Amino acid sequence: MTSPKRPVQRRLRADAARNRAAILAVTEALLAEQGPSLSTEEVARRAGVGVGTVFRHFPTKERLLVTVVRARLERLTAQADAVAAIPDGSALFALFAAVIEHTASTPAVHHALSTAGVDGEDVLGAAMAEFMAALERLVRRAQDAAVVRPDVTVAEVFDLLVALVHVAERRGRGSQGAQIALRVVVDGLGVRPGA
Amino acid sequence: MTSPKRPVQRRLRADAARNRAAILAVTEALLAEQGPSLSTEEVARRAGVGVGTVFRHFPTKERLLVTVVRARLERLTAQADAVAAIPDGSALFALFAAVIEHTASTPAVHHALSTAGVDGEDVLGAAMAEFMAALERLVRRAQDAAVVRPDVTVAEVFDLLVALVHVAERRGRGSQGAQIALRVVVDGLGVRPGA
DNA sequence: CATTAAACGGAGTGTTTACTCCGCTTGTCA
DNA sequence: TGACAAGCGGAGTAAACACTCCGTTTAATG
Repeated sequence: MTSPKRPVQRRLRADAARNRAAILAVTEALLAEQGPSLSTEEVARRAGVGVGTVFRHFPTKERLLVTVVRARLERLTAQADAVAAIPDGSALFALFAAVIEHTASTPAVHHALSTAGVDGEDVLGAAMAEFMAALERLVRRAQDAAVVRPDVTVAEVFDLLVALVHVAERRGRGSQGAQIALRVVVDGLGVRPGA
Repeated sequence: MTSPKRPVQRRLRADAARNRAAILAVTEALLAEQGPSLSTEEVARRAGVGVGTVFRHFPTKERLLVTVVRARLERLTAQADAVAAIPDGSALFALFAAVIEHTASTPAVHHALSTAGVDGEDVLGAAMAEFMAALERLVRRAQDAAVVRPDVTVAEVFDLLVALVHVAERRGRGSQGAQIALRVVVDGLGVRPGA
C-alpha cells in the first residue's frame, strides 16, 4: 500500500537509491573479475561512496553478494520464460545461446559462492528453485518433441550450461571457442540417430 | 652429479622429505575442498607440522599452490601419453574418462588460480604447454581417424575437459550426472552423420 | 527558506592471514 | 656415541580485511 517497489519499506531518498544501484553494479562487475573474494573497500571506491554507505545498504558482505546473484538469477528465469515462446523444442537451445551471450557468470558465481562456503541457501534457494523449474519445463518440452535425448535430466543440463558459461567467460563471450563449445554441447544434447 | 632427484640441491633429511610430502598431500586435498583461499595454518595443522616448516619448504603460499598444481599437470600429461597407446581415435575419449574418474581438479584449479590472480605463468607455463601438446596429439589423431569433428581445436577440447571436471567435482566422481555429462560431450565431439 | 530525519564519509576496531625469527630438537655420519 | 648442521615449532609482526561509530552533509517537505 506504500509504493510499487520495496513493499513494507519506506521509499529511498534519491541519492540513496542512486548509490544502492551503483554499489550493485560495481559488485556485479567485481564479482566477475575477482570472484567472491572481492573487497568491500574496492566496491566502495569504485562506486564513489564510503564504506559506511555500502554497509548501511547491505549489512554484510555476504548479503551484498547474495543480492547481486539473486538479481541475476531472476533475470535468467525471466529469460527462460521469454524463450519458452519459441515453438518447437529448440527453445532450450535458444536459452543456451542467450545465456552465454548475455548474462555473465550467474550460475558460475552461484557455484563459486557455495564452494566458498557463502551458502545463503535460504535467500538464494527460492530464486534458484524458480530458475530450475523454468529450465525443467524447457527440457521436458524438448524431450517430448524428441529434440533432446531422453537420458539427460535438468541437473545435467544445468551443469552443462554452467560449464559453457565458464568457457564463455574465459574465452570471451563472442569468441569462436565459446561458439564451438556451445555447438558441441548442443549437438551432444540432441537425440542420436543410431540410438 | 650429486643425486638422481633434486639436482643441484643437497639431499633432504629423512624427516624433511616426509614433511614435504605430507604438506603437498594436505595442500592438494585442501585445494579441492576450499579452493585457493585455503589457509597455510590449516595446511600446517593437518600435516602435523608447524607453520615455519611449511614456509621453509615453500617460501610463499603461491609457490606451494603452484607446486601442487604443476605436479598434477605432470601426472595428467603422463596419463595422456599412456592413453595414446590405445589404437584408433578413441584414445581421446579414454583420456576424458580417466581424467574425470581419477585426477581431481587440476585444470579447474589452474583456472581458479589464474582467475584469482595467482598466475605463476612462469612456473606453470612449461607443464601446461606439455599437457596441451599431449592433448593436441590425441585430438589430431582422433580427427585424422574421423572420430572427432574437424572444427574443434585443442583449446575447446581442453575447455570442455575442464568443464567436465567441474561437473564431476560437484556431483561426485562416479555419479550418474557426471557420466551423462561425459556422454553428452563425447557425443557432441563425435563427427555428425549429416554434416 | 527553515527544519529535520535520512543518508553520508571515513577514521577506528577487532580479527584473520601470510610470513619471519630464533631457541630447541633430531637425523646423519665419523 | 658425540658433534653438528639441518630441520623443527610456534610466538610474534605487519598488512588486509569486514564491519562500527559518529560528526557532517543533503534531500525532502511545509
